[in-house]
Amino acid sequence: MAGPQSPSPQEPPVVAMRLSSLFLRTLREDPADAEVPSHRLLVRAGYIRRTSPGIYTWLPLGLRVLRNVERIVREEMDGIGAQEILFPALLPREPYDASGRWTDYGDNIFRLQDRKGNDYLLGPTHEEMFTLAVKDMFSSYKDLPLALYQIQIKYRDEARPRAGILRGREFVMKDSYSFDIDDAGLDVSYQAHRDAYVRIFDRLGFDYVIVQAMSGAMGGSRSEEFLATAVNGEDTYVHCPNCGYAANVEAVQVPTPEPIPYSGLPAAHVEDTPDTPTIDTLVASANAHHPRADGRAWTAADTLKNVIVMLVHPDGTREPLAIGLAGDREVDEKRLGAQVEPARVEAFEEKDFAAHPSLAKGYLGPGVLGSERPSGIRYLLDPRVVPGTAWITGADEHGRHVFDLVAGRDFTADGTIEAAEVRDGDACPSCGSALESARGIEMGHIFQLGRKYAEALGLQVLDEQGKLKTVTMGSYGVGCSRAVACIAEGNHDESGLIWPRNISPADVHVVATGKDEEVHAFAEELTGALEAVGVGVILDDRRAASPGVKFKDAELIGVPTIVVVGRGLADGTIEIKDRRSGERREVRTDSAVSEILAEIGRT
RNA sequence: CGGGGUGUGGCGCAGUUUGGUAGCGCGUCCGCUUUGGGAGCGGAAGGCCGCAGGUUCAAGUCCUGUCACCCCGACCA
Repeated sequence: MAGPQSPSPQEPPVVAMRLSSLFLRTLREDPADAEVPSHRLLVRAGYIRRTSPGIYTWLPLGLRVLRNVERIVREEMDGIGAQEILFPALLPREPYDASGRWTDYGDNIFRLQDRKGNDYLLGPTHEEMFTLAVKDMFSSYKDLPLALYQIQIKYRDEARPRAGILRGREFVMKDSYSFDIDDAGLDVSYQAHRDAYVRIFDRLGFDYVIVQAMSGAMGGSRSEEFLATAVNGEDTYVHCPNCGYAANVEAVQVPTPEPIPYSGLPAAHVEDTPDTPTIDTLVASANAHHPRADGRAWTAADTLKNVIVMLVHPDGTREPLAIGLAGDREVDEKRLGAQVEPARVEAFEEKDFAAHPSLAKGYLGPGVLGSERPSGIRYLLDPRVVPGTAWITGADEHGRHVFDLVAGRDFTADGTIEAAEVRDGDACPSCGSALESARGIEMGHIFQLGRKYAEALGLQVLDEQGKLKTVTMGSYGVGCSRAVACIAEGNHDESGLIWPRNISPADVHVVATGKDEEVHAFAEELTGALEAVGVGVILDDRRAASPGVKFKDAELIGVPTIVVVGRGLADGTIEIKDRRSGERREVRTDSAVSEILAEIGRT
């Protein structure tokens, strides 16, 4: 699937695909298991076939498209001096043990054993292998900087694969890694990759946005994602229309307000608030029985909600964690999960409350929360809960709350955490304007990995002073098979696919209608002439198929230019049709080749 | 992992309520006709009705168990 079999860019495919013999069967009806347009159409048009859940076979047309995506990626990687190699997909356990990912990846990794009972895995990404390969061969600062990449089939045992090849358990991904002696070098390597990615995604032809991201299970610092904008995307990101800031919702940093002086703030006081275990009941009770002095009504934003979750660390240990945030916001599980990775978040259950008698469910407060407090539970605050802010919060007794409890003065926590939901209208951390949210599909991810793997696997080189120095790495991925689905998502209509020219399985789809020998003879002649100048052709040379069938198939398959050889031939004309706009024009047969070349943007 | 749904020729589906010779459309094959928008007529091939038990003279249909798959959510690139 990867590199070696791919056509080189110097030799574009010039042998026409004839529908009379192409390994293709289009379907008139949508497959029952396909929901999203890309999945439906790629199966219907005969590009892919499902083999197993989340695992697909690439048929001739689909493979052409995938190869075209790979070609673009390859050209841009080569363009920044990255060198292509290819690791096995089947990998031994040891390197992943050394990095900790054998356990950190959990059930998402495909594991298997050989006949001797040795553990193996199907590679989800190859950080370890790249690191070890460099360690194996290079040992001097003079060998750096270095960038290596592969285009490889990856495996992740997704809990729920979906949407065809948009999110499968087996997928084709380009992953590359940079190796530098110092942080300055890493910055240069990172920027080179970033520039290459901009070129890749421009050439792939879909709308995308670059957002700040979390570095995820792989560790690291600077991190950006390339998201294809799509209303049905899986990832939520926010962007600022004023300054251009954009970030994955998991990575949004809430701007921290200035602390407020304590002077003049009333003292904290505990009040009876019976039957107020929820924020709504608390606000209602507070307004009814303990109205504010200034006449404004209490709102949920005046309350400090304390949520407890159970963290499950990779080694199985369970740790409760309390999060304090304004009562008008929910904890965003994705944001929380990203913060506590690689730990997993589970619910804090009744039995857990039973194990912590100091906790009064529904009336939790900072009086007992915190490592140094009676519960001993680590307590982290939303960054907006700055010193000087006053809150209504639980008094740690059933039916009682404390009012005017001031952060910093009356309570402290173990730190802050970015776990509160991000809402449209929240302040941009860069300029303070209102943020807007949108959806996208992650197509690429670049980040500064740092020394995590180099340290774990002992990748060091000698520096100018002859001293061993740990190498710093960058990691960069592009989902090639996902890109195929993503491009299909953005380029189709009711009739079928509409490929951008540079990734279409062919340049031209020639339809020969009818059974008239002259029509077929001319279609063959035209196809030969196009092949000769390097134009990729799909030729519908089926004698028995009716014109309607051929037109429908051409539209379904989605080659951007359709050439019809048929009834006009008697008058010396053929028809050139633009798949996307539907515009058609007749041209003289004697200028057919030059007209088609002009149509497809070649001269 | 929670919720919902579905397993019947290559694809899409009916049949299950009320047990009685396994059907329809598309696709495929043969013949004739047809050829500018998924053609017509005639003929044909192709199914352990997911799997395993059970009830019954008889099970696609009823009972028990089990497996698989799809969708929503959780999770994840």
